[in-house]
Amino acid sequence: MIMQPPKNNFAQKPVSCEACSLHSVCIPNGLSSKELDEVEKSIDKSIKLKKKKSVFKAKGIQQGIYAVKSGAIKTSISNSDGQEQVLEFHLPGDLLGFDAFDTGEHTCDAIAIEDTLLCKISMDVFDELCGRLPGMRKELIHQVGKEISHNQNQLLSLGQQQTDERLAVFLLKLSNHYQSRGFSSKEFLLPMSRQDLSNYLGMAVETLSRITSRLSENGIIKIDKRMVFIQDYPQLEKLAHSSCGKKT
Amino acid sequence: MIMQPPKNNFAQKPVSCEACSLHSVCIPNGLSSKELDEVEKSIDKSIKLKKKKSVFKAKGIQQGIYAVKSGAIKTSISNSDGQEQVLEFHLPGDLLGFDAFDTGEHTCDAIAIEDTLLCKISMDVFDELCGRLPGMRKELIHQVGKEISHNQNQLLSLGQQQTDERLAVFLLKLSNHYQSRGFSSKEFLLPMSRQDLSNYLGMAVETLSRITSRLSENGIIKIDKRMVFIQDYPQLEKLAHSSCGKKT
DNA sequence: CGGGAAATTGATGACTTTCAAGGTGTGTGG
DNA sequence: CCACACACCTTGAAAGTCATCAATTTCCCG
Repeated sequence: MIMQPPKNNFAQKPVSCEACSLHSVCIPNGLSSKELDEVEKSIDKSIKLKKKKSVFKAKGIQQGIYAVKSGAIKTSISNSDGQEQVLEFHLPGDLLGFDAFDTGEHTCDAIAIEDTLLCKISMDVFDELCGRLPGMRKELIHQVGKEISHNQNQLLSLGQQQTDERLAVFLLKLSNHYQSRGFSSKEFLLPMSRQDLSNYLGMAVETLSRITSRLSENGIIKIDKRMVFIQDYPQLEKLAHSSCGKKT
Repeated sequence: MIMQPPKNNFAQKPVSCEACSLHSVCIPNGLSSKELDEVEKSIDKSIKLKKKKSVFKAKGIQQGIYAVKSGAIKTSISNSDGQEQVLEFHLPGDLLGFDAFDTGEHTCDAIAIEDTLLCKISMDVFDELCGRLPGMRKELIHQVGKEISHNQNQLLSLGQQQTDERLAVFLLKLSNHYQSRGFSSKEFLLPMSRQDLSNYLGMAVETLSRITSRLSENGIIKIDKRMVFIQDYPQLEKLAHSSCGKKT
């Protein structure tokens, strides 16, 4: 019996932060019970978004910080030529909204790629709490650091790795993510389309398709629609750290 | 008479934050005089680094946040295969050290690429001030946001643009940077080697060399060693927003 | 001033994109 | 509930971009 993330709890009712299964990876982590009580009062837990609906758009005024409860959000940035880059897929337990910290306006778009439940804490409250609660400040710093170091790794991947290495790294990252949340690390569902994934990985859709086919032929993974089975984990790791990378 | 950044003020004596020419782009920005007095007491202004010396290394415990006063710092990340990606060039007025926010350990290396003067504020003091001074918190958020949105733009560049577009974007960014600090936007010195720049831009050194040569032939820029003259600004902008970008 | 690093240039080939076509799944409206 | 339209995905062939290898040239540090 393989644990899989819930496919659709879109109709579920909000629970307290303390009871929330994502407690340990979300803002409440590191807050005392008493602190958490305060924070909780200021969280809007009832944001429901249908697939393809927008959470926020670039240039939009920042309303607050969002946490993904279920579903998935895609963030992406575009330039004036319409070139678009998918920045991140935010899965349950991930936060988003930090991109507006520079100017108060968002720099990227955030769109639900599945029916999604979000929690939201307003910036005003957030800031006030950061001033008053050391644990909140610590958590802010931690979360922002996660985003920064993730982006750094993504830069390394896009700047220095081959396409197949990039996919391998991505699959391993997703595998770890699911494992750390109590789901199977060998079998999981891709929450995004090939379009979105290929863009995220900085390659053409066709290239992504060819790579998945090749990995299947080699028995490293099996892939059926959006379902991924990692069959040869060591080999996938080897690919991710391929020695075929460009030399400096 | 073209304004140029000072080549070497390595021997200069520390000045007060209020008198510092980088005041408005650094942490003191947004702090009241009174707040600034407090912050200033906790800043170490006498860090001198010779070229090639390290500010911090990946896995190293975070000591604090650094501000570049003069010179330049290169941050880079490496994976287990020795693949390396230059993340950013930190010029006077830029802050660094946020990469350790996730775990308290740095995720990247920071190395001086010129003789460099740094200011440093310890994390403890920084955190304490963030709790007490709203302006400090605001500045933290602002600076971290700058880093995040910069990384996002870099991802867009590496993921979606051609090599020549990436160089054009970089030159324009550098041009803006110098202009905003009162220096010439048309003539400036590259603070980094071709190696470092090509790595930053995710291309081979030879590719970078070919592109600069081509831009020179086309009269868009003139380049002599590390000195860059932008001769046809509009054309460079056109290149940066080239319509030759990949389609989604 | 000399030796080695840094930068440029040329030739070749690999990797990836683009264009094109066909297959498969999905959602909606009748 | 089915059918059709459409979006998504895969595969093939050709072209292009960029990396690699190699050879110079230039520059910089000791």
